[in-house]
This record gives sequence, structure tokens and C-alpha cells, in this order.
Amino acid sequence: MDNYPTLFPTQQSSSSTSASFHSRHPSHQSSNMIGIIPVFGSLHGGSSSGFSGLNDEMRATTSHGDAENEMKPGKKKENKVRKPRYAFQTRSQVDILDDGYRWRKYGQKAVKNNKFPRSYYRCTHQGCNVKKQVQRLSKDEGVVVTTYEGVHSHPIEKPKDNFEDILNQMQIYSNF
DNA sequence: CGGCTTTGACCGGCGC
DNA sequence: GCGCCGGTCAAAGCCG
Repeated sequence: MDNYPTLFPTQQSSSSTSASFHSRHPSHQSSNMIGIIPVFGSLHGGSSSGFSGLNDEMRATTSHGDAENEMKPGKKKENKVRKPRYAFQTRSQVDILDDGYRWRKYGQKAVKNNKFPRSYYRCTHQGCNVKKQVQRLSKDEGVVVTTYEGVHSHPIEKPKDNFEDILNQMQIYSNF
């Protein structure tokens, strides 16, 4: 199946699946991407990544999440399709970073070792099971970690064609 | 009036 | 077997 038509920051050719950070609310804060961590379904290694402090805080988030949606004991699907997971570390004053998609909040839980809660969002598009969770580091209040799970299979709901947005994307991509 | 946030309860897995 | 923990559901309320 074509579950994964496009991946994330692999190539710059797919601008549709990219993320354009812009706030819907009239609160324009300075958001500088200071780190991006592609998290795959292999966390068993443990110290495979060199993200010391950050990874330590995020371990609780990505600890037991490794495989696809259906992983039932006894009836494990041979589906080797693992859901891609990407963690974005962004410097922003606000938690809500609109990437162009429409998200619906479906939960909020307190995180251990963290004074700030974690918000769970889900793409409101029908058939799009992309999830995303936003967490703020207790150590650095100005750092927001956004973890995307899954890949969108539909165009971005863009309010309008803003060159600024596209420019913003390109800047983000050329940042690393 | 519709879509979305909120918030507590619930569930399944894992560790002890 | 029990309790903890992270993730999800769902009813009610809020806001445009």
C-alpha cells in the first residue's frame, strides 16, 4: 500500500508534506528551530542518539512507542510498516504551532519530571490518522517539543497562499 | 449552530 | 495479581 507517499525532511521536493510554522492566532512569537530529531520505531537501542539532556526528558514520550497501530499480543501482524515519528524541538513562547493542518485536541496529560502538561492532537481530516503531541520542557520553558506521528495523505489546509510561509519552510529546511 | 477544547474516567501494557 | 503509567475516549461546555 501507499501508506507513505512522502516522508518528512528527506528531500526538499515535497513541499506539500512539509511543515510551515505559522500561528493562527495574532500572537507572532519568534520561533527558531534549534533541533530536529527523527525518531524511528527502534528505541530498544537506547543510547543510539546523541541527544543527551533532551532525549532524557523525551524518553518518557517515546519509550514504549515503537511499532504501528496494531500490536496485539498473540495476534501480531506481520506488518513491518512502522509509523514514522518525528520530534521537533522548537523555541517558541506558545505551545500551539500551526503547521498548516487542522488539529483537534483529544487529550492532555501531565508528564512526569515535567511541570508542564503534554497535549495530544489528531488530524481532523477523514482517514488521516496522523497524531501529534506537544510538550514543553520543564528545564527550558521556551522550548517546545512537537512530536509528529504518521504521514498526512492529503494537502495542507492552507488559509491562503503566503509566500512568507513557503519562504519560512525553505528557511527551515536549509537550516540543517 | 457547528466545531473544537476541556477534563475526568477508562483501558491496556508493563513492572514489581 | 496488583498497581503504576502513558495514551485515548467521550460528555459537556465554550466560542466563533
